[in-house]
This record gives sequence, C-alpha cells and structure tokens, in this order.
Amino acid sequence: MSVKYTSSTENYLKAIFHLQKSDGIVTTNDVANELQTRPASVTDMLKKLKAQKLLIYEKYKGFKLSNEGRKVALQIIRKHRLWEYFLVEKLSFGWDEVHEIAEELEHISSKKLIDRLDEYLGFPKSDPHGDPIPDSNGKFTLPKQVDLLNLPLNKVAEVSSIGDQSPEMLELLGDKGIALGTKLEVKKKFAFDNSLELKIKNQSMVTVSEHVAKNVFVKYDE
Amino acid sequence: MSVKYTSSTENYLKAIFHLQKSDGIVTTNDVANELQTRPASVTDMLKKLKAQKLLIYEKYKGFKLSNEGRKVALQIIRKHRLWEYFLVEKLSFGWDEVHEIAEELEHISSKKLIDRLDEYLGFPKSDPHGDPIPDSNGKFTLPKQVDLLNLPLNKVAEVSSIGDQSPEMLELLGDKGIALGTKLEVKKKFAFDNSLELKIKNQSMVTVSEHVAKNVFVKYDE
DNA sequence: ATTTAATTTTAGATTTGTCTAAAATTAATT
DNA sequence: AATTAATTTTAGACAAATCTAAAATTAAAT
Repeated sequence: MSVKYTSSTENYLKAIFHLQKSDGIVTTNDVANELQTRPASVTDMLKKLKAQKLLIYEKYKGFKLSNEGRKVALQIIRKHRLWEYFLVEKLSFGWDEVHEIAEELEHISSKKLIDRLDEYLGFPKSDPHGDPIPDSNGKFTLPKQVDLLNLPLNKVAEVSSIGDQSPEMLELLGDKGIALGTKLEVKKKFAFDNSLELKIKNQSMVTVSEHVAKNVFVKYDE
Repeated sequence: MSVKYTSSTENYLKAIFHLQKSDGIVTTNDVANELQTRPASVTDMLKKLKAQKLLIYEKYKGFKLSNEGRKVALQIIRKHRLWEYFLVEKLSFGWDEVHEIAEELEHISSKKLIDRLDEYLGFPKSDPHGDPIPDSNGKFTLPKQVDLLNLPLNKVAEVSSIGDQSPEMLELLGDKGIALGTKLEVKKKFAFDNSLELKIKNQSMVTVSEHVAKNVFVKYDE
C-alpha cells in the first residue's frame, strides 16, 4: 500500500535526489537554494523526512536519501516526465513551457492514473528534454550513446557530444546546422565512402563525411 | 489576470455552488456536511471568502456566492468534468472510478492547460455522468429534454424522468430494463404505430409502444 | 411568550510548513 | 592553534486550515 506524502515532502525528496545525482554530496544550503527557501526550513524538513525513514540524517554531519526516499523521488520524477511528455505530444505545448505545469501535475497521487497515462503514451523512454522516464518500478534505461556511423537508420537521436572540437570542425558543424542538442536521423549510408545523409530536425537534408560522422556522438532510446 | 486560490477555497466554492443549485438556500451545516468538516471551520472559511469578495455573507443571516465566486466555482467544475472526460475517453477508466482522481486534478491551476485539454477532447458538452461541462467563459448548454418519440435516431440519451408513474408502467419499464439514468438510443421508428426499437446500453434491443415512448423523458446533448 | 432545541459563531488550541534571529558547530585563514 | 567566516541548527513566531468547547443567536415547541 503506497503511503501519501505532502507536496512539500515530495518536492524536498525530488530536489535532494537531483542534487545527489550531480555532486554526490548535498548540503542544507544547496537544498535551500534549489527550493527557494531558507536553510532553517530545510533543517526542519530534514527532521521530518528522517522521522518518516525517507532520509539518513545526522545533524551537522550531512544527509542522503534512504532506499525508500529514493524510490519515492523516482516516482515523482516519473510522474513529472510523463506529464511533460503528455503536454508536448498530445496537447501541443512547447517543450520549454511544460515544466511549471508538470510541477503541479507530478503531485497527483493516483498510481493507476500514471500507469494508464504511461500506457496511453506508449511507454515513452524519455521526456521532451531527453531525460529518461523511470518505469513503474523506478528503473530507467539510459539512452544509448554512439557515434553517427553506428546510429541505426531512421532513428531520431540527439547530439550529445563532439569528439574533435577543432575550430574547423565546429565551423563545418555550424554550417550544417549541427550543435549539441540537435535532433536528427540518418536517412542513407553510402557504403562507398561511409558518408551519411542526415535529416536534421526543422531543416533540410545534409551530407557528412565518415570523418565527421566519427566525431559526432548522439544518444537515442532503445 | 486570473487570481490563484487554495485548494481549500476552491472546494468550498464548489460545494456552495452545488448546494445552491438544489436548495437555493445553503446553510453552514450543509456545507460542513458536504465537505466532511465542522460548522466552526465553515464559519472561518466564510469569513475568508467574504474578505476575498467571493461570497455575500452576514453572520447568522446566511450567505450566497458573489458573481465572482460563481465564476470561480464554474471554472473548477469545468476542470473537474473535463478531466473526468479525459480519464474515461482517453485512459479507459470506468465512469464510476474517476471522481476521486478528478477531485485532485481540478486544482491544477494552468488555464492554458485546461483550454488545450478541452480542445484535445473535442470540446465535449457533458462529462461521463452526463453533467454539462462549462466552456471557458463559464457558460454551459443544458442537455435537451424530450420524450422518446422526439429523440433523434442513433442519439445516445439518458432517461431523466417518467411521466406516468403508475405501477403498471413501472413494471413494464423495469422489465424492459429502463430506469432513471439508463442510457439508450432509438434505432428504428415504425410509422405504422409509432412504436420504437431501442438499444439500451449493456443490453439487447427492446421495443416500446407509442404510449410508453410518450411517457419516458430523456436528455441528450446538442 | 417562555422555554427548549438547533444552528451558528467565537475563543482558544493544534498541525504543517514556513520565517527571523540567535546559538552551535564545522571549515577556512592567517 | 587561534581567530574569523561560513554553515547548520535551535528557539520562538506566524499564517492557513482545521479542531473542541463554550457562547450567541435564531428557530421550534410547549
């Protein structure tokens, strides 16, 4: 039986989870900053979270989520990202205007609702910003990372890093309309010289050489 | 610019609106009963609602929603019913299990969200229980009320009242599976004797005479 | 028209989440 | 190592929404 938490509790768990991801270590000040609140308020909440066994905490010594706390945080994140996906894919919102609304929707409690929504959306693996969506058990598959040569045909992917960052390469990529975050797919591979034809989102087709392809890394689902 | 209200405030406005519909006059006790709270708490909230000009109130003398209060209540009801429609039509929930979830969803504040949802659902006129959905200006079209003879073919309608309530009529209707709230549609009209063939929801076809048809009133949208 | 009953309101307390200001602890600097 | 600075925690207060118990008002009944 899933316990019900207040929105405030859920927000703290989510914030701590996110801060843990980047630094590993989280401080009272970090959380206060993240949640636009005061350190004293954070301390108050830390005590409550500890009492609910959602957090391991010794005063002045730092804190981290318990297994249970992490589990709850992942469910909030799951809800947030599924709602974002819904807003963009079904209600035609821009990916940049959904965060605020999802901040509210993520606190709707029904588990059945979120599992039905997941199904309705076709079990998407990542949200409109490319962040992975945990499944109903809290597991998520990190997007696969490959260079363009190894990207399957017709698979939409997002540019995640550039190997050779020389000015010449960056000029070429700039010219072709390829940057970090650009969404694209490989439409054709020429066996003769391993050059590729790419469809770049919101643009026309471009061709890149094997050399370029080897240095453009992308991530995609599956 | 739309002001933001607390969930509690919204629940009170909604409750008072609904109680006003039936009785016309609403008492402190009614509201306490409806919201599963105490009369003293209701009085407290009445004062807050008055301060926000959502309510006309003089102590011991009774109260009613102001125009503004009614407007806000209608927007909550709009949200509640649109979400119910969404849950049933898109996420395949049963009409009997959506109320609780909609009680939470109705407090999501974004107006843009609800207008987009409305559009996505095709601007439905009534929710899964047959209650009308106010439009974004708070107007709603009451379902049309006619006897079975005047119900257009293949139009799903809901039995809303019975003219002749004699035991004989009620026995006949009971036997055919027709009761208040039953959803049905007219599949065929026989000009010869004005008898009708009806498809009753979740049941097989039945035939009723003109005499019966004249005494069964239904409501439907459009 | 009193008395009794029901309803409504006030007064004061409680809970949750927040705050400020001051105290306690830990970290940084000379 | 001692002092200063930064961080974290405590203590006490506050706003929102609720509660109980008692007082005020209105309605019902003799």
